[in-house]
Amino acid sequence: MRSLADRIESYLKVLIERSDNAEVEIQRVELAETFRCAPSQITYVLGTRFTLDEGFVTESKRGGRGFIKIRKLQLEDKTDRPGIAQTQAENIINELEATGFLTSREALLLRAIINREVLDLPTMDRDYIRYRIMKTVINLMEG
Amino acid sequence: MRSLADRIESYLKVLIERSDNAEVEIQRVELAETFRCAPSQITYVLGTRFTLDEGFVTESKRGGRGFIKIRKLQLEDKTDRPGIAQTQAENIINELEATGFLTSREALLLRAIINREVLDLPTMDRDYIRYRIMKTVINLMEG
DNA sequence: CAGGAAAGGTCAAATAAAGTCAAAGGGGAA
DNA sequence: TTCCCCTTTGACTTTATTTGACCTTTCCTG
Repeated sequence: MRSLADRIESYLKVLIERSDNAEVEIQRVELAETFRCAPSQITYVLGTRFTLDEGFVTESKRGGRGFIKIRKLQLEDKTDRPGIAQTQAENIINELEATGFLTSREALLLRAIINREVLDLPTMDRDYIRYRIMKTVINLMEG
Repeated sequence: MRSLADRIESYLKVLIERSDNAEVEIQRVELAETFRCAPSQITYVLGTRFTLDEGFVTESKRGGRGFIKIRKLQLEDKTDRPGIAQTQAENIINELEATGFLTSREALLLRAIINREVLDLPTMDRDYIRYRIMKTVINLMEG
């Protein structure tokens, strides 16, 4: 059985889905009454399910005519993304291995991961994800 | 003589077989009561019989209204590709690290790579690629 | 302007699950 | 029989949910 928090979450997501501006505005007490729960339950749902990490931004105001507004962030447009081909990535890995930043086992692991068979996506997306992975690896080496 | 673990295993597999989406959701305590055993026995069965290696992915939530969901991966079906959420992948990596298959540095590297920020794709694709990566890693460990 | 009413916010306690881990138990192969 | 590996258990840990008492902010009215 789904929890109350789960049900409130879906309810709100449906409202956002149906809206034409990807946002919804509610009254905390009202929603709490609808679901027969404590108002702080709504706050809890917001804090656990509608975080920035999940792609949501919330805004609220206390006092008379107070409200809670939840907005779903639209994914940024990815028309002009960076990318790395498999061979390029392999070169980078070889370099990192040669300079001792990666052990041979780590290099082996990475070469396997950035393979085009593994990153089974359309070429554009594949190169983009490969770029993201390599960027992450390099960042780790530096940090 | 079939062991308790064996019987729990078949029971779950029958449930999965009968379901139309190749998955089953249970409550650990409930199932333990059905079989009159310790709840951790269920965890044991999951850990030994429903591994990624066997083609299963499990997902769970603690706390109120917690659950355990077991899904059988269908590798051939394109419309319903297998996927692994970040938390699940992290669990696998932790496991591989704990059992000495991965060094802590390798685990660190992998955890960074399978992060949702890095695999910047729609959730479906992201989970799919994460699955492909984890599959590759596990194959490497076995080979 | 003061004060009350009408919001939402915070936090910790109570409760409900699942996870971990080490130790004990048991059964089959050598 | 003995040993090893797989099972089984239970005490302890971690995480998630739900509620309620109390706090803060904002608006409105006299």
